[in-house]
Amino acid sequence: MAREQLAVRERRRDERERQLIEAALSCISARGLSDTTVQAVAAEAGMAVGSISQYFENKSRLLTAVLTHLSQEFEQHWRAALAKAPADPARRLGAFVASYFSPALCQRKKIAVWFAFYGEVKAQPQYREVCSGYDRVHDEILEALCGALIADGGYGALDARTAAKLVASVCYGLWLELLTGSEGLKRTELATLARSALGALFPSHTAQFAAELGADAA
Amino acid sequence: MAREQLAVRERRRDERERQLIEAALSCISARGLSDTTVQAVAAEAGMAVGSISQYFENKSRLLTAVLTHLSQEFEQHWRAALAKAPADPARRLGAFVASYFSPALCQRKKIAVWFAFYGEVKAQPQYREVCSGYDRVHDEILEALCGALIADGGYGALDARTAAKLVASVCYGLWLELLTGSEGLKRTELATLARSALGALFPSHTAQFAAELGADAA
Amino acid sequence: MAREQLAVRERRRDERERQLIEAALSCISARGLSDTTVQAVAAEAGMAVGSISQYFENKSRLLTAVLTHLSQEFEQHWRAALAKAPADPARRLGAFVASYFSPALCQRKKIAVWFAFYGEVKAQPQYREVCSGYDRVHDEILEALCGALIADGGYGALDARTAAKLVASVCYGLWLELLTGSEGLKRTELATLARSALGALFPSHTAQFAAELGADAA
Amino acid sequence: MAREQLAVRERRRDERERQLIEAALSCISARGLSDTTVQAVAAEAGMAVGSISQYFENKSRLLTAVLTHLSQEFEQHWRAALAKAPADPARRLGAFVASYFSPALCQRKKIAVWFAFYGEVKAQPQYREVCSGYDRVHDEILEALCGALIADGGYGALDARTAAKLVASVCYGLWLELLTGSEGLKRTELATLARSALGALFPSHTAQFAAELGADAA
DNA sequence: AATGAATGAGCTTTCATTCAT
DNA sequence: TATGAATGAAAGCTCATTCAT
Repeated sequence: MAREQLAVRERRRDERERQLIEAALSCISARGLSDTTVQAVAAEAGMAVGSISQYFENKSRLLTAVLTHLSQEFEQHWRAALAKAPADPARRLGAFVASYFSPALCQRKKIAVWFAFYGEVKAQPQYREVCSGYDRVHDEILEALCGALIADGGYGALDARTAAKLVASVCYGLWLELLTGSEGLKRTELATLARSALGALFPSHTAQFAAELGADAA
Repeated sequence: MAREQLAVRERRRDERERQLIEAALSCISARGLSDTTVQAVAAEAGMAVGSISQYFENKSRLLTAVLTHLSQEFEQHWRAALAKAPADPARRLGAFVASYFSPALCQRKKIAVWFAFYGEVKAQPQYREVCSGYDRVHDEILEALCGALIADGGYGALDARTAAKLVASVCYGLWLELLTGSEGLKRTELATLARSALGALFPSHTAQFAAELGADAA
Repeated sequence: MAREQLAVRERRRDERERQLIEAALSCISARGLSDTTVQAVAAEAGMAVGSISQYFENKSRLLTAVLTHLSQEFEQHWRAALAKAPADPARRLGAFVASYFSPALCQRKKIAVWFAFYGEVKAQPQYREVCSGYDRVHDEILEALCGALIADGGYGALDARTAAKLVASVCYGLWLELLTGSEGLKRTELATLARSALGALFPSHTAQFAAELGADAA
Repeated sequence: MAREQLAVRERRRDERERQLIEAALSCISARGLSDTTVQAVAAEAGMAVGSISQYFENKSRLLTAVLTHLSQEFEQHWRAALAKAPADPARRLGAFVASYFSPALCQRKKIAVWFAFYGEVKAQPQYREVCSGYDRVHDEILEALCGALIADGGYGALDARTAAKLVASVCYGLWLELLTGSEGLKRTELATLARSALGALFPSHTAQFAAELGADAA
């Protein structure tokens, strides 16, 4: 019974932590990092200000938790995408890139928060620390996928590392387009652009990318 | 004589405005937008806090001026690059892209400030307003350059708008790499990556890109 | 049987109240009154914060209880000392004064708490109320003892009230020495100093004071 | 002229610092250290809260400045008393002790503040640091005075250090009396008690003490 | 009876703005 | 013009109290 109660408490705790993180995410997206106050986050979460210190010790740790949350969510998405993808390396790369533009991740709200943190990465080393772990795995997987394609097709000049950097750069650049672009490109249009980029890098695999990144997919 | 004096005054005024903008740039880069205070900027500039309201009315306008300064500087760079470039459209595109990675612009300090503003773009519409004008011209020129190449070479599937978006995205993505990347890529390595991207999009013009974006160039 | 149970409950209640008072005493001594929080006291006592309101209604009453506890303990000590002392008035005065410097009372930790309350006495009338009852008895007894000595020996000029005030003052002053003194005087050295003070006031009874306040005593 | 202006500013600064210290003194005395808020101090001083950080960096340093102020004031008083006192060592000791009970120092308000700090001395080492320097000089002077008297008169048993400790203790004890005593002893009565204490310690010099500590003196 | 999560008033501190010099 | 002392609103954080379990 005591054990039962502890489990209930832990669940409740997790639930409230998640609520605060969601609320912080909304605030950062709506007002920017500079104008995100604990008062505003608490109000958004429907909780008292004191709860933030209770769950995250202080505001700084809450923000770091938000970034961690984003990073984890992203990793879960591309891992799930790879798990579902067929063995064909081009399809796998397409699926990996498609996860950038999945409905759950590729929202103006979330992208705004990503870039809010990027904007402070140089000044706040703790943000970089959070990202670096997730980035390492992400980069390794992406490079392996590119390597497989290069081995597969006949892309003499291109090395895996270069290709991986370019794929990642184009994806982040397209995310930024969602924020700053005046044309109001939609998520699916970004995915199509990403498909074109992959097609340019790996022309012989164009068809497979379309399967994962087509207008009909995602 | 009175006119002479007025000119001296104006020059002095411009000089001090520039000092404040430079100081703000340093502060934003070092501490992030949230921790950039008017006292810190004034100290960095070696001026009094009151000067900020004197020259920019308030803090918000100073920050907007910083973003305007960055945007103008960027535009001046790619305009100058195009002015110096030969008529060949591939060389011109190479020169345009190379200006992203010129020593004056592609510094971690400046890139950090760009992304600090990008992080607030969604929340602060005035930042977007500043950028949008500069972006329009930038995008038009880039699209025209890509269009010229497409007309020139035989890139059947690729349309100019898509190509332009991809080129811009990859450039911004590579800038971000400078901020978040753990590998510490140098400016010249980024330029080489950008050249590979151009080469992938416009394979028949690879040689011309090398002339502008080669390890020896820039 | 029901009565038996009630007694058990009461004992348990007293035990827990005492634990909280001890914990508060430790906290006040270690952090000062201003930094003594209910959470810190509860943690020190190994109990829940709620227990404090359960046993003492609120924090203020707990602190008052701490002061009452100190006052009672002090009174018990000098009463016990007098009970054990011989009939000779000088020996009795010596025993009374010696109780100030008994091992149980004359600890830096406890003295710190006494003075923490003295420091708030002017601002918090309830502290004064607690002390005043105990002080009255204490002062009366001390004055009676001094009066007996004066009647006994030939101290023409000295009146009992003056002598009593001086004895008490020197004792409190020596307690303070324990807190602020840089020389780190020990309890027994303070007792010796107190003996000298008594000797100066009542020179003909010096020998009797030594019996109660000697280096070998206490 | 610039030098003139700087001097004016410095004077103004000193004046405002003093005002804040006075205000803090009043607050501590009226509400105790725990209830002394920066808001209250600023209001008492008729200034804005921000001024406290401007002049003292933070609340803690303001409080330390208050203690330093008290210590300095005390030292100035006894130094002035000695400067005015005749060469006779007994008169000098009398004058020294009398300064404890001078109208400027021996006010319930100030004594309350002294003991407020004594109550935190164990918990806040910085308070002890402030006192220790002033105490050392104070103790040395007092011991020298007592030594001179002992050398002068025939007080075989008494050593200077013991006498000095007892004199200081009785003075602090009498100060405390002003705070906790229910009889409402006046400053002059305390001085008379102190005279009796000196008389008991140094009976042959009784007359000289009366000259400095008499009901008519001070 | 005992717990400790939740609360929010109130604290200290920061900092954009003002304005007398 | 240029200064920076002064301001006080608003921020983050603490912690006495409450109350559902």
